Formats: sequence, structure tokens, C-alpha cells
Amino acid sequence: MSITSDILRGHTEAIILSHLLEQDSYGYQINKDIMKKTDNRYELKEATLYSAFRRLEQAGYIRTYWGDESVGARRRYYAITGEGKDAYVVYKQEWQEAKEMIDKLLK
Amino acid sequence: MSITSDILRGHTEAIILSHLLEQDSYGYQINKDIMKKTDNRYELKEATLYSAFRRLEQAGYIRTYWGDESVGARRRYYAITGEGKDAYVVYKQEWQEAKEMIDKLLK
DNA sequence: TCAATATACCTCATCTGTCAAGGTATATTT
DNA sequence: AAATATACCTTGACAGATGAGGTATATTGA
Repeated sequence: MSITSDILRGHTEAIILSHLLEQDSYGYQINKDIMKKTDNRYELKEATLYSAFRRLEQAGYIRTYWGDESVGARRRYYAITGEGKDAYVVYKQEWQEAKEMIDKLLK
Repeated sequence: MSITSDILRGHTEAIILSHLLEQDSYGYQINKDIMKKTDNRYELKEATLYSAFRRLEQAGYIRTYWGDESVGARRRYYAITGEGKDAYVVYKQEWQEAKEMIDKLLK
């Protein structure tokens, strides 16, 4: 069990939504941003990222569109929806509660 | 995804070790303690609990012995080992780091 | 020039912790 | 006598994470 796996499990979706609240973005960029924000301590694995995108899209929390890059590799952008914003509020609330509980249990 | 599953996933072992640091205990009691400490918001499911016991014992973090109850159902007690205490320190450190990281990512 | 690296997407099979559902046995309460 | 509480346990299924693999374009350094 490493810090990049089970301890963070279940937060992937919230982390992605949080990024999309700031601005639309695409997979590769989101991954880089997360690494940067955590000083390379947390790298979302690609497979994890894309499976989370699928779930979020399925749930209606994000929508997707192709970027219009004339050069370079194509980019699939993701945008958070209204429902996604609502879901994020819930995710964050759950995180606050979970944090309190675990802190209480790990005395 | 509920607050009793993935968000807490990966913390089960640390939570158990934390309890055993206070005193030796047995499955049923540990479960009750956790519910009490969290105002019934977090119930460790029995199957989860026992599979965690197996992992912890396998890792040498806990040892087990039968209680000497003359009445009532038998109790299998668990005690934390020296290795378990060391492991707990690591678990807790990881939790502190993970907490910081997630807080940073869920702005 | 061409091999390596970076950018950018994706899928599939496997692993692991959680948990629903099931089981056993004893003691107490209604 | 039935229900509830105490106390243990196993099995199979599920879901999120991930290793390993794939595709394609652009840039950089030797």
C-alpha cells in the first residue's frame, strides 16, 4: 500500500472536478497539474485518470469536446457541468467529515 | 461510493492498530468502539474487519490469543506487536501527508 | 539524421480492500 | 419460545486503481 493508492482511493473524482472548477482542461494537463501541486508526491496513473473520466461523464458531472489544435497531438477537453458542481460540494463535504473521523480514530 | 467505503479504504489497518495501542481487544469490541467514537457514522463491516486482522497478523503487526471467558461467547483477543507499533507510526505519517495533499487538491 | 523524449490519447486484464450474504454458538431479555 | 445481543467466521462478488500495452505527432539533442 503506497501513498498513491489506497489512501487516496476514492478521491480521484473529486480531485478532477476540483481542477475543472478552475478551468476546462485535458487529461495530460490535469495529470501534470496534480504532480506539480503535490511536488511530485502524487501521480495519478493514466489508467486511473481515464477510468475516472468515464465514470464522471457517465454520471453527467463532466462533458467533453475536442480541442481545435492545428499542430501537435489532439486534446480532449473536459468541462464540469452544473451537476458536477453540485457533486463536488458533496464530495468536499464528505472529505471534511471523513478527515475528522479518521483524525479522531488515529489518536 | 459511501462514506463507509472508499473514502476510508486503506485506513482500516491503521484504525485497528490505533485501538490496540490503547489496550488489547477483540473484534466485536473494536467494532463497537469505532461506532461509538464516530457517533455511529462509521461502521466497520465485520468481513472488512476480519480480513484486516488476517493481513495484520500475516504482516506480524498483531498477535492473537483466546480470552479465558468462563461464560458467554469466546473472544479472540488481538495485541499489537513491536513491529505493529512501528508500522502505526508510518501509517500515521502517511495519513498526515495524504491529508495535506488532498486538502491542497480540493480547493 | 535519427533516436530519444515529450506530448497526447486510449484499452484490457489483474489486483486488492470492501462488503453483502451466509454460517455457528452462547447468553439474556421479552 | 422467540427475539435480541454477544461473539466468532468464510465465501463470492464488486469496484476503483494500476501495470502493461497500444497509437500518433512534435521537438530536441547527439
